[in-house]
Amino acid sequence: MAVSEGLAIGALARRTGLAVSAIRYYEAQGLISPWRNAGGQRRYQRADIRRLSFVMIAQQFGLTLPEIREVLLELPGNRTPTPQDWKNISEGLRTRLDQRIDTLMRLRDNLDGCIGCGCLSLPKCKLYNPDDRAKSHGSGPRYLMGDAPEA
Amino acid sequence: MAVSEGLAIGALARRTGLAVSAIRYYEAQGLISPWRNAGGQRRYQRADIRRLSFVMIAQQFGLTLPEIREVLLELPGNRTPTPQDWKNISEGLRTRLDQRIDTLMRLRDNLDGCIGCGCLSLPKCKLYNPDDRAKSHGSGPRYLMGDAPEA
DNA sequence: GTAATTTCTAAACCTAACTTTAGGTCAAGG
DNA sequence: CCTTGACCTAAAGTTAGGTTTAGAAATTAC
Repeated sequence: MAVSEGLAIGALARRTGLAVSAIRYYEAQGLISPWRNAGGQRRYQRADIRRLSFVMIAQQFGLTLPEIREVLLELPGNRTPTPQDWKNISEGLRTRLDQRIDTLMRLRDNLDGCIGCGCLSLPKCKLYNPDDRAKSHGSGPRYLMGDAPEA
Repeated sequence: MAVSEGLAIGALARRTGLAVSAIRYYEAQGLISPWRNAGGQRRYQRADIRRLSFVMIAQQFGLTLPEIREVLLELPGNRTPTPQDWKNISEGLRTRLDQRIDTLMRLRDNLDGCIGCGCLSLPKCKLYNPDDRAKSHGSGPRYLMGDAPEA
């Protein structure tokens, strides 16, 4: 029961507030990589608490799991991330968040214009932008402009 | 080919940029109610172009289809909506949009605080807020957060 | 040395918002 | 009249982000 044996998945779940199933799912998505003990059970470092916290925060900002995976690649792979490492990738998040806010504010301005003209339906209305909408491909839910509801 | 016969679904699809299958889906969700011609095919009014445009705009703002259905109930059922009717419900949208922007800006401020302290993982960090996260996707009961001692 | 937890994997299920498919019917042009 | 294209319904498939289930193995607690 030495310290070096790491956290079991249930302990990590309690420390982060995530469900055990969610943590395993994140592993399948490449967001976290525990090692296995002799019995084949997952073992985590304490630094993984911070990693999962980052995942949860980034989700609140509307990032998808693949996007979060990309961001996490900026962390050093050869050592435990320092507070400065986390600070660096957090600044990347802040940039994305700023962009999202800008987008919404532009949308709001366009809506104001449309309230003024009462159109709401014509191709000339900036809110009705088929080019933006045409981008989505394939099936499945699409949140246009990368916006999940309830962000 | 009299004007009174209305638009076929394909014509409405071309006018709105939506897929035919999406329009039928919206009907199943109660967002639009065409009538049927003698052969059982759907026929739409020109006012329905505007209605679907509104749906698309509201989706960009992050409303779910049930939410949009609720909003559309504010339109008069007994007559074709006027530009003023549309203007009224658009103002409701603008309110929701303002709220979303506020939420994101608060989130950004919290992130700024966290960048300053470099924490990112502690229960005391405002970004790590299980209450906000409680409303996620998926089925079944959500894992409720227990105590996260120290960190 | 048991009993009770925890964990394991794989696969099925869930919601939202659609699309695709399959097998027919309707409508318009020549 | 016949063909082609648009339309119909119902059901299954898709994506994202997980949860649930089931049976088995590992750990922990007593």
